[in-house]
Amino acid sequence: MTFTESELPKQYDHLAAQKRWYAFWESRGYFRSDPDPKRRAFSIVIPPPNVTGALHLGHALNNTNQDITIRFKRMQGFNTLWMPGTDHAGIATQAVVERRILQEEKKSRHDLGREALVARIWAWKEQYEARIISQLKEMGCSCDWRRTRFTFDEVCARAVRHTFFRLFKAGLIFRGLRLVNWDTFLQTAVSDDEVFQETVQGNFWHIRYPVIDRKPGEPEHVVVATTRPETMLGDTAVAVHPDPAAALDKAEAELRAKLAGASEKEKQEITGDLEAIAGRRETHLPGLLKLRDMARAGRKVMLPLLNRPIPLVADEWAKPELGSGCVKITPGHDPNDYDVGLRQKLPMIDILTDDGQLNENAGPYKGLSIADGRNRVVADLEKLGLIEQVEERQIELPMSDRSKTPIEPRRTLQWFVKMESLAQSAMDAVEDGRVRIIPERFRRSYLDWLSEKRDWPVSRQLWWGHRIPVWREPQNVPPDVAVGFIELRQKVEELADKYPDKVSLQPFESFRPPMDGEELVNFTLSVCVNHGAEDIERQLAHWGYTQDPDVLDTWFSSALWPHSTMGWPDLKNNPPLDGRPDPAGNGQNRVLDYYYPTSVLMTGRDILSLWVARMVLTGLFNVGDVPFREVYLHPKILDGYGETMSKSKGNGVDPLDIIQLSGADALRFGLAHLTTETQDVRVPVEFKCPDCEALVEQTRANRVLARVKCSHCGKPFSTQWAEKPEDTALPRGLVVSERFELGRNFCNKFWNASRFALLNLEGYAPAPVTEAELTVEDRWLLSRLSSVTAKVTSALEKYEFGEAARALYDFAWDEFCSFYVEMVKYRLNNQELRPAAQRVLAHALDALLRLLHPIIPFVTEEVWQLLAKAAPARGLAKPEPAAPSVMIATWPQAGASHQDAAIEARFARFQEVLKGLRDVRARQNIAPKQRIEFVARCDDKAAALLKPMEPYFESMAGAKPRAWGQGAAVPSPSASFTASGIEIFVDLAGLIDVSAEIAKNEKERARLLGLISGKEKKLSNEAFVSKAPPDVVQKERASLSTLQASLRSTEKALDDLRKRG
RNA sequence: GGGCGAUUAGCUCAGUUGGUUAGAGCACCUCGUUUACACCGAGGGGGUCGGCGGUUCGAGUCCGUCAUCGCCCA
Repeated sequence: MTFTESELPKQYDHLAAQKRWYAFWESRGYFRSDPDPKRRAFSIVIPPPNVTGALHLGHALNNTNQDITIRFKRMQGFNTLWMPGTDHAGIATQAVVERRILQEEKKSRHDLGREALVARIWAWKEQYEARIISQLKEMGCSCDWRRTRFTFDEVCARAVRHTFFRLFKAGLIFRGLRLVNWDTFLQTAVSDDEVFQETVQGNFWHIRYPVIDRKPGEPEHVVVATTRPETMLGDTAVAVHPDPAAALDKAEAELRAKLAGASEKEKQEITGDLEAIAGRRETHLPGLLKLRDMARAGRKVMLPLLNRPIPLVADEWAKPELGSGCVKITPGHDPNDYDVGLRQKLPMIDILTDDGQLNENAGPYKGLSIADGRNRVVADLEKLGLIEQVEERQIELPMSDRSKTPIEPRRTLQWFVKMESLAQSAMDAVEDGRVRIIPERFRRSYLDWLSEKRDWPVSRQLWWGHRIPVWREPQNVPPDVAVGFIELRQKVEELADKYPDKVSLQPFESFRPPMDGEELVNFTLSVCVNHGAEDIERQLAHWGYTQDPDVLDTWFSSALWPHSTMGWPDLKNNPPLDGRPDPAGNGQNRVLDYYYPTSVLMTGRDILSLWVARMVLTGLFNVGDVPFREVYLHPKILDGYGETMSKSKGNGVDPLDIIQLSGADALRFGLAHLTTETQDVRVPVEFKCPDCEALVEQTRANRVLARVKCSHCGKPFSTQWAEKPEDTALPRGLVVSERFELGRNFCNKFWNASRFALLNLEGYAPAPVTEAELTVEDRWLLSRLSSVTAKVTSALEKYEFGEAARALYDFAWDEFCSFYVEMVKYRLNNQELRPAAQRVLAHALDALLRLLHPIIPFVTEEVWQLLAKAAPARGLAKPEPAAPSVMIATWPQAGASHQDAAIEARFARFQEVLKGLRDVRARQNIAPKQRIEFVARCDDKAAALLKPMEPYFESMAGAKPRAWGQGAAVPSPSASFTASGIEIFVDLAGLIDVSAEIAKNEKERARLLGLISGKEKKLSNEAFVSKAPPDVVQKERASLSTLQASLRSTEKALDDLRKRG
């Protein structure tokens, strides 16, 4: 069949094509993958996006790279599985929903209750999961949607329960009191990575603590300083350095060492510090020595306001070079003081309630907020004359990323996973190469982080998450249970003996972490129950056992993702498909067997430790093998200010905006093009005003707004944050970025080249193309195609997406479109040559479609389907029917037989001469329709090579060759140039702009002289000639002589022109 | 404080193991709607490759150092 121009639009209609072909792929089941031992597997699990919110460009990059890889491997013949799903993102999602409910309904989670809140979060999850999946589909992601998992669904929940049980039974779970980052708004511990530091203006209060039973010569007070005076209510000591003189010596020595290598500017500052230390030896040292002795003697000071005697202790945390040299110790509310407290065996007092009020330990201040407590404490101290000084200074305040409220360090009971052996196993896997990290430099951060082997705090005081499956024994046996406390404990122990796979017991002491080797006397029995034992849970409840209210850190379930999604721990059945049992398992979990370990994990480097390392160690612990063979870490997308895109900052760009305006292919091509090895990528964006189409800059201020006023026409438009009816009623201002124009233009260019081919395949008949039928341009194109195929294949194997995109862009645009298509027009217009030209053109387009498909799947499918109508069977040596979809076509082979360096060199000469001719036309301002004639002076060999290209000089440069060879008569006047030793003279009789030619030749002469003198200097350098490799020297000599020849031609041309002028 | 990375044209970025005259897209200037494409074509201008020092016959590329920025970990 053939096409007419009106059937094929000049602009590629991306929205129609996307809809059509995604549905087509899905209906054909091309995304699905099932175990097949006869084929090689290639599998990827998606880094599950948080259901907190919609995807932004960072996710688009991550998923585009995965889809490119999956599509590439699928075409290479692998049985490819891309496992999709989302993450419940415990604290992040709960925080968002809670904040929303507070804003809209003025209710707290406690007003709603646990069940109601969780139900609300589920509703949120349903909404955003659907949105996320639809975003992925719009981008063209070829996931096996039947297998979509959620970290909080039944399949994953079972894996979580089972893992916790196994860890518990192995003694790798413990519970202990630790200092944590307490979020008083969300009332939970948050992890270090959920805390950011904010610099704020604050005060530094210097407070006097009276010395008890002061003896002659002793100070009346000890002065301590703090930015948080209310924490004094929890003070349990004041520390002084055990050897203040030595500490000063050390500080001084460090400063002197620094001074030696310091710049002038720094020197002044350091000298000042040194003088200060010298002064302190006079002013502070005697007093500190005295206090040190008092500390050793067990003396105490009186904590004001509460009138509690607290000890002076000697501890190195006190810095004699700073402040008074003494420091108050609040082990319950400061990380450093906590360490001092452990060292000095100090009591640890918690003065806060869960929601950030002062508790009964604060005595008369009980019930006050932290801020009110601070004011009252300061006022009361002032009344007592105990404030020595108040300094204003900038302080670093830890803030919760989730609630944006200040973090209070606080000692609470938390669950932990012991990391020693688990971390080691994950280190080994990378060190011995079972897991390869790409780029390799990230190995080190992975290994460094794991080598600390810090225990993993896994509990969170939240409601949205996997509940910790541990039941704690009651203080008293419930009245309706007819046994005593001891008997009850025995019954539980019997239960554990009877069901070792369901029940595991650990004695935990509730108030502090057990010391090594310590025998627990007063312990509370904790019972861990595996999944699928609801009857046992009921029994425990009947006995008065209560389940721990905490939930697990969201990373605990994410850590299991590569095996939980495949149905582990069920080794007897395949995981369900579309929520229904998959009968194909046949008594065995073939999915896990076949696809695990997965082939590669693609993610961002920021979660290398939080997520990647933990997946490795849980995979080894649960399944006995690593979760993936390779980890590819891609760059991050930054906004125009260099900030990472994030949901919380509001600078995330919805990929659907880009898709709407430019298409999914443009988005994908743009992102692939940006994906280079080393750099993060800036994507400055603008709003496009829906009324006047003006571009409105996106700023830090307006990027979080629900409505923005156009800076051009003044009319308001809505943004992705619009939710209120009055905002959503406004037209939506899409976010656009120049960065994606490259991809949009490329897709359109490619569409039009395809359009040209389709319009010119009328009468196409498949048949083998003989060697003799191949023209210079055919052989050149096939040679280039072969090289590009090799390059793209190798780039994609190495996850070099930018490299692959660039190679294809250059080939498709500069070689296929700009040269091949232009040249093939000549033969398409010649009845005799047309059939072979059509066959080569169809073949080349076919190969290009395949190579481009992983990156731009929609436009390639659109063209593939059209091409199937015009040329259903294609191929050079042996035409064959095309695959029903490019998605399942085979990946092109880089046929070495087509690679032909000689033909490429010959073609390069043609291109050079053509460019020179076009240059003359432009310089002489020759009208497009006016032909020019030229003479080429060159040896016979060059003449023989270029003569067959005559029609192309005519069609592509409007230039007609008059003669080729050494003896060709040179026209005068002429515009001349030299191209690879060939001298070209364009006859300019009657139309010459002599001054333009003189200027051009003078410029050329100066350029050549510069180059020549450089080369001469290089070649006259004895060291270069003797030490550089001979081939380099030879190349330089050849280059010099070419340049000299060009100079001679240029000078001669100048002479002639001057004579005429 | 420790680690990693970046600094190349006005902007956003390439530049494989050191080797001819450092590239691309966008923006800019000139010309042009010739039946694939103005989301286009032809031509052009624009860079002492962050500074300094070193290794080398030769450095954008390797080493040291300083400056600025970013990320990770304390």
